[in-house]
Amino acid sequence: MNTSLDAVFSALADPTRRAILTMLLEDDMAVTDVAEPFEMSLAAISKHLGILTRAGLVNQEKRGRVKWCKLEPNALKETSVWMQSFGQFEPVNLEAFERFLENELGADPGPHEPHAARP
Amino acid sequence: MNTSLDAVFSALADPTRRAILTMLLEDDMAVTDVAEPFEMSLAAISKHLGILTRAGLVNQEKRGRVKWCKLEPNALKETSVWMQSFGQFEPVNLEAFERFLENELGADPGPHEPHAARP
DNA sequence: ATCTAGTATTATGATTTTATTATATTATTC
DNA sequence: GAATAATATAATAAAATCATAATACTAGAT
Repeated sequence: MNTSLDAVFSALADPTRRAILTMLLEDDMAVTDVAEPFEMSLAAISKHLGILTRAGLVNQEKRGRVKWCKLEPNALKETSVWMQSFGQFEPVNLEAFERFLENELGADPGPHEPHAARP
Repeated sequence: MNTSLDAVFSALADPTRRAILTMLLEDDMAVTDVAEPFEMSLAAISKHLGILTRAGLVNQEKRGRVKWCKLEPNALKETSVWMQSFGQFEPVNLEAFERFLENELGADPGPHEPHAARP
């Protein structure tokens, strides 16, 4: 309940974690499935999910031996209140957001564009 | 111009930096004046301001020997677009924000409540 | 009961962040 | 021009973060 700004903002500060949130935007997923598209180890992804969960951004529910991860959409409300104080934002149009997501997915170590290893 | 989400979110993840932004919400300030209410060294605050500036959240303009810091309200626009995708936020009412600010100022190592040194 | 899939935890190491003190730079003031 | 005010930078140290590999735990399958 007590979404601390510290926790939320630092959770959002990592591109891998933002990519995870973007994936969860489409559908709920098991930990293994979240990890699959990334180059990182599963352990790393599990920890990222822990951070997102502790920040209140994600909800994890264990069913059988698989843990389902889903977005907690209300979590960003409080944070959004804080942010809006620093500017007069017009209501957001979805088109701008779509363009933005494409950008984000291209730049991140995200699911759809596994980047080549560097020398 | 290129406000990177990484930079913006990690800038916002620090309570000292959020307190600085809150101070600048009231008025533009010189670096020394920003530092004054904090327990931290001026050098530390100078670096925090550098981080906020590199994230595009603050604008620093040198006039004479004093560097004036002011908010860059547009900087959070892009970030806000990203955030709004994860929830349906009603338009924010200022009352909620005021309550929130009080809370934030009480909890932070902020200007109005210098905390006692611990043993 | 044993094997395996799904996930978490521990130990470890590299990198980054945050703060401090000391020093340097630049612009005023006397 | 010397002293001082406003700020930045460098060197350094402690703490936090991020990733890995290895191990452990738990639930389902055989």
